[in-house]
Amino acid sequence: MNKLDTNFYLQDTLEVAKNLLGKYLVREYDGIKIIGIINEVEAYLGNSDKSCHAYNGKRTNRTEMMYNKGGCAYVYFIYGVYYCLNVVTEEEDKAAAVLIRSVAIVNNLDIISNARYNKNYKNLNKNEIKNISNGPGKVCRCLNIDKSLNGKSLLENELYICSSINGFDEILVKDFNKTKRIGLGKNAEESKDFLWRFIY
DNA sequence: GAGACGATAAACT
DNA sequence: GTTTATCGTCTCT
Repeated sequence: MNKLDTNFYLQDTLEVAKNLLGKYLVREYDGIKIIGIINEVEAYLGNSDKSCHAYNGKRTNRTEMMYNKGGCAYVYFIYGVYYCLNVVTEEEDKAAAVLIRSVAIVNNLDIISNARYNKNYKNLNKNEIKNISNGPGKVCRCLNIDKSLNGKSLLENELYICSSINGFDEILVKDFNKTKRIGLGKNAEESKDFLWRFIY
């Protein structure tokens, strides 16, 4: 296993976002280890980005986590229904994070499909396979992520990210797409048009 | 395949 | 009282 270290998370947030593509997101709980390849992320920067929860140095109980030193998780609850997982980046007191929008689960598919659809993976229809973990709320449902992981260090062993892990080689990401971010409210204004969504 | 819309509660003002 | 970094289901083509 080749776990990403603190230096990785202290890089410029846009660099971290791009470099997270093709990495393995690993979640361990109850003796189960679930691995997913990160294939879609979005960057959020506190100082220049109106759609960031911590825009312009805004500090609240929720946003405080984004001011942490890079390398921990920021999990928030949204729309009364879903959790979203972010990776905190950059030095302490600089609010910035990368939202994990989508992963491709590569092991324990029956555990995931039972949790999501209450049936084994081989019984899923095409639509269910496509939709199993292709959104931020779904990633958290698949990986059993909730607010108890908010602030958790990604250098420990409940939730972490690797460039390679037993049986899964490092992935060289040669090319990726760049688009506008998804789902931003109207107060995001011009930051809506930033091309800070990266898809592998 | 694409657009509309309601669910639902924490965080914020 | 208002807002929300979403999702699944519904409708229509």
